[in-house]
Amino acid sequence: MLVSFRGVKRPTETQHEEVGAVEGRGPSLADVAELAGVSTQTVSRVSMGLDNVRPATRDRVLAAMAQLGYAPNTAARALRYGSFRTIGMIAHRLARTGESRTVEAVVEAARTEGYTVTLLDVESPSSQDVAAAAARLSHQAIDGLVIVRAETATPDSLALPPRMPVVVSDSRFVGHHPAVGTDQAGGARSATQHLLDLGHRTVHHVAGPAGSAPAQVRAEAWRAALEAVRAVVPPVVEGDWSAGSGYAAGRALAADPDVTAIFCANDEMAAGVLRALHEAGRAVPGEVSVVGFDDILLAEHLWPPLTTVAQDFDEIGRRLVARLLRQVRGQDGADLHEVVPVELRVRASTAPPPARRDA
Amino acid sequence: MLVSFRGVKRPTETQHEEVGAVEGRGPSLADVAELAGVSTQTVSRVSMGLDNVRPATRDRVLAAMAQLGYAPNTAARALRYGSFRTIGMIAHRLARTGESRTVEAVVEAARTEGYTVTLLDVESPSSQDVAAAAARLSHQAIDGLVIVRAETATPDSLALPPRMPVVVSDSRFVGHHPAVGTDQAGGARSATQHLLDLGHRTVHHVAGPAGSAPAQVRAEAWRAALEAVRAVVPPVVEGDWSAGSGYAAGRALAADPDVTAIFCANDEMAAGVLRALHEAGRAVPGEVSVVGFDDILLAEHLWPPLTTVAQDFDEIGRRLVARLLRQVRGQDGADLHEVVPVELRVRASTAPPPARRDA
DNA sequence: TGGCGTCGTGTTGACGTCAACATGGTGACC
DNA sequence: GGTCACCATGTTGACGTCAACACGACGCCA
Repeated sequence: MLVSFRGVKRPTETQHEEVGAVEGRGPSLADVAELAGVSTQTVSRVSMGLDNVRPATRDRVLAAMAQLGYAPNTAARALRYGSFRTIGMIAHRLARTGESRTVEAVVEAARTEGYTVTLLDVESPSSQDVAAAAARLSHQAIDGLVIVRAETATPDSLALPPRMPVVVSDSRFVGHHPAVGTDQAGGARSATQHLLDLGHRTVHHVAGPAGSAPAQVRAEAWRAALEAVRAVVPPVVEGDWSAGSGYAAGRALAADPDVTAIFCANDEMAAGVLRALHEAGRAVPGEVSVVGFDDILLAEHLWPPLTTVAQDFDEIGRRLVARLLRQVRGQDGADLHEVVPVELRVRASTAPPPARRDA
Repeated sequence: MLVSFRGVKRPTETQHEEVGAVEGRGPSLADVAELAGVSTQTVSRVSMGLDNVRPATRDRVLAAMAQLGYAPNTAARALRYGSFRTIGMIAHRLARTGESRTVEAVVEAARTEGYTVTLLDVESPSSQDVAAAAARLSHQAIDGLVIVRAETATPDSLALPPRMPVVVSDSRFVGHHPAVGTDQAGGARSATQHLLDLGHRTVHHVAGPAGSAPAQVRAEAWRAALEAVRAVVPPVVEGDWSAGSGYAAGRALAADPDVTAIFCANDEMAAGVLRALHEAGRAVPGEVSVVGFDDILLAEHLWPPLTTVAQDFDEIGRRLVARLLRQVRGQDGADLHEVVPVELRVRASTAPPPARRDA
C-alpha cells in the first residue's frame, strides 16, 4: 500500500536564480515579505484578508505580491490546517449518464461547501480495483471519499486507509459504509406497475449486469411486482448497461410477438431496445411499450420520448456530500442507508397493449 | 483573488488523547517511530520502500504502522516535494456528453502518468466564471490546469495564478494558451460535403450558441462548404447544445418542405431535431437527412442511427495531459494549437434527397 | 593491528504557512 | 503626567516529511 512518491525532480543546486528564471516553485511569503520590507506574518495577514494591517502597509504588501506573482502554497496551508477541503470520488465509466450526472451533482454540492472534488476512474467496478483506487487517492490530497456504483459483490468492507471518511452510492458496500442511494426498488416497482396498469398482461425486463447490486434490486422489484398480480414472469434478458447491449436484447425481444411491454434497467439500454423495435417494424408504443430508468437528458428526445423513472441526481449529490462532510467533521458515524425517492415520468413510449388477437 | 481558508476547526487544547479517541489527524511518522523504538527517518525509509533497513527493524516498523493505522500525510509530502501529482480541470455542464467524455479521457490519461484530476464545474462558460474557478483551484492542490470549452469570448488571456501551467481545449483562449482541440472545421466541412455529395441542393444548420468558439468554427466551415459549390446558404438556426433547443429548431425546420438536409452542431441537438421530424411526420432519411457532431455513445442507437462526426476524445485527453505535463516539467511553452482529426461515421440518418417535385 | 569502506541508523534543518505570544508605540482617560 | 488599553507588527514554533549529513559498528585487507 505504501507507494513511492518519486520522480519529482527538483533543482537542489540552483539556490536563487536570477529573476525571470523558471523556478520549480513560486515565491513564498518570505519573498514577498522581503520585498515589501515587512515580516512574513504581515504578508500572511494580508493574504488572508485580515483587517488588522495598516492600509499603507497592506498596499505595499499587495504591490509586492503582484510584482512577484505570489500565490499561497496550498500544501503548506493544508499541512498547517490538516485539511485540503477536497473530496475524493471513485467512479467507473464516468462518461455514462448516471455516473456523469452524479459526478456533476457531487462537484456542485461540494463547491457550495467550499470543497473541490478529485476524481478517479476505475477500469472495472471490482473490489480490488476500487480498493486500489482508494489507496491511490489516499496518497492524494483528500479529506474524504465518495464511491459511486462500486458494483461487484465484495465479501467485506473496503480496505481503506484508517480514519478515511467514506460514503457510498448504489453499491455493495451498503451496510458496510454510510450510503445514499436512489429508491431502486420503488422505481422498478412503479415502472412495472405503470405497464401493468396500462393493461399489459406481463412485462419483460432487460436487466443490468448480474454482478451489479442496483441491477439486482431493480430486477427483484420487477419480479415482485409481477408476482403480486400473479403475472407470468418471463426470463430476464441481461445487458451491461450499454445501448449496444440493449440493442442486442431488443432484437431478441422484438422477434417475440408476445412481448408487449419492456422495462429496461436504464435509459441507454432502452434506447437500444427502441432501435431494435423500430428495425423490426414493431410500433412503439402501438405494439410494444418501453420504460427506462434514470431519465437521462436525452430520454425526452428519443423516439418516441421515453417513459422512464427519474433519479434525482442533484439530491443524491447533495446528500452524499452532506453525509461525507458530517463524517469529516466527526459528527456522523452511522452506517445508515439513505434512500432518495424517484419519480415516474410518463412520456410517449408507453400505451395500452394492442387489442388481443385471441380476445 | 486571495481567499480566506478559515472554518477548519482543529483542536488545539487536546494534546495527546487516549488511544481510540477520534483525532483530527492520523498518526505521524513520529508516532510510529516512538512505538517501534526507532527514528522518524527509519520509518520514512520503510514507508518509501527503501532497502537500506535491516529486515528485523523493518518488520518492527511495519507492525507499528499497522497497529497505529499509519498513512503518510500527503500535504507534508507535497510541501516537501513541491508537487501534488494532481491536475485541475475546469469544465462547464460536465454531464453533457462531449464534456464527460473529455473528462473521462483526461482522468484516464492522467492516471497513466501517475496524476489524479481535481474537477471544477463552472455555472457558465464566461471568462469571469472560468477565472474565478481557476482562482479557486489555484488554492487547491494542483500542479496544472486543463480548461475545457471555456466558450465565451474573452478579450484577453485568463488571469491565472502566475507560473500555473495551463492547456485549453476548444476555447477562446486558443492563441493565448497552449491548446488541443478537435478539427472542428474539417468535421463540419466533411459533414456538409457528405450531404451535398448525396445530392442535396443545400444543407441547413442548427448551430451552437453564438458565443461559443467551436460553434462559430463549425458554422463557418458549413457556410464555406456551401459557398464553395455555390449552394444557397440558408439562415442558421441557433441552439444552445441541448436536445431541447434542437427540438425547437427541428420543429421550425420540419415545417419547411424545402428542407432536405440538416447538419446539427452536436448530437444532442440532432436528437431533438430527429424527434421534431418524427412528430411532423417527415421521414428520416427518406425526406430529410440529419448529421450530428461528436458521436456520443447513443448516436448509433438513436432512430434512425445517426450519421455524425466522431471526435476522438481519448486522443484529445491524452494530448491535453501530455501537453500539460510537459509544461509542468518546464519543457513546453509554445502556445501551439494541436488539432486532432475527426472521422465521419455514416449511419442511417442520411440518404439522397427525395425525387424533386419540380424535376 | 591500523586504516578504510560499508551498512544501518540517528540528527538536523528546510519546505511555506499561520496561531500564539511578544513588543513597542500611540492615544485616552482620570 | 502616569497608567492602561489597544493597535500594528515582529518573533517563535509547529504542522509531517524527507534529503543531507553525521556517526558508530563491523569487516576487510595490508
